[in-house]
Amino acid sequence: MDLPPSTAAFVLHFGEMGSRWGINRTVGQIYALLFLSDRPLPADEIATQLGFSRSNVSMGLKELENWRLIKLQHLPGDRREHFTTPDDVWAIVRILAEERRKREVDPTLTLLRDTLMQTPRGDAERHAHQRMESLHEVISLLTGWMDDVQKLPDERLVALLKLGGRVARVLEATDRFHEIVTGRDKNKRRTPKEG
Amino acid sequence: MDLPPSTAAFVLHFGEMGSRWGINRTVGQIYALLFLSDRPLPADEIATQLGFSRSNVSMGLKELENWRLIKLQHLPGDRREHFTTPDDVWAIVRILAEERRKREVDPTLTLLRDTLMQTPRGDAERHAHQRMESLHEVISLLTGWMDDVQKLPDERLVALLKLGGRVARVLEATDRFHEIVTGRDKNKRRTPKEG
DNA sequence: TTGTCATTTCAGAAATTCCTGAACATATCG
DNA sequence: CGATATGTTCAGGAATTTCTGAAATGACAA
Repeated sequence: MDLPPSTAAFVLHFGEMGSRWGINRTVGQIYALLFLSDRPLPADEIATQLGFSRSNVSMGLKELENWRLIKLQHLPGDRREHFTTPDDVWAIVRILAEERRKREVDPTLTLLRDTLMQTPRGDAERHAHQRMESLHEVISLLTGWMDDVQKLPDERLVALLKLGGRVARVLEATDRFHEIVTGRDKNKRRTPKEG
Repeated sequence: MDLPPSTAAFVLHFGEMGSRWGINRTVGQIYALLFLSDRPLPADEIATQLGFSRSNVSMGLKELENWRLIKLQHLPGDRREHFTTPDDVWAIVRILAEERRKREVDPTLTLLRDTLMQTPRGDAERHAHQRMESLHEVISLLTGWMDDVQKLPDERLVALLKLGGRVARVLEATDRFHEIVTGRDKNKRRTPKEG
């Protein structure tokens, strides 16, 4: 690697990180290199820079294509395919979230739903059934939230994240406001006064 | 495995899912089994149920302990250690988030920060530097949000998630309200998106 | 102390994943 | 049409990870 030291460090780090996830070292390094590059890179150049075989790079790029994480483009006067990552980091994050969800979460939800259709027999099964119900509920909530925020434009998403836990305060305030205006507390079903 | 079929299916599924993450099949299956069990299980019983060697289970449990995902307890009249998962699924989710963050995100942020201290030389390095800046910003935002919502009690967290993208509407309303009251637009500071 | 049961460690076997080179496929140019 | 450049596939070797059995360690009761 005759890359600048900081680039090399980043590439190596991402290789390691990649191997902690499902993705392997090679693929992680390829992506890191593309991410930092100031121009689209052809496969053979990636192979040279990272010291991988050409075929390995080919397979890595294919995997990244399956993940929709890279863009392919042709440069004028060059027959080779060149690869880039999306310019916008948020775009990458969104794609990652979608793909991981598709591969990991959805199959789990399907399994849980299928199982929860059946009636449990005996104490042990009944308990397992309840556990799966709680798990299903939590996962549904999380993915539902994901779906929702995925629809927001970047700016709003960023605003929302910046607000962080303070949203809870806004919620409280909104609730109180609502309460004042309508004369009832929408978070309590029936207050003794109303009974 | 003489487990009920639905339990067996869940256990196998989690084994597969585990191996997509950094965690391995064995550890995933052990956790799934403990999660569904209606009572604390000792290591040898786990080994029998899943058909693993006793030593493998020992290593798996140790890994789960490092992740703080299981609790150890002693039952009266039994010398063996018994293991359970937290009762509350949200507790599990919180721990998972913390540990993944500690292992994957924090080291990345450190690397990025260290690199961003240095001054880039030449076009390529300057571009790489900018890319790392954007990445750092996105990751900081996401983890900052995580920190914030981790502080919320379960109830509020659930409420917030249920609200999902509709929070954006509340934000809009709050902004307009604020604008009207103070006569200025509080979002008109510098935006991070200039590169 | 000794004996028994429970747990951990670890060298190396087994399984899996990764990576390469060679062969093949495909395209474009002269 | 070759000749050359580019891209893919895949068998099998290399590297890594996982798993086991045997031995060591620890814990406790008698």
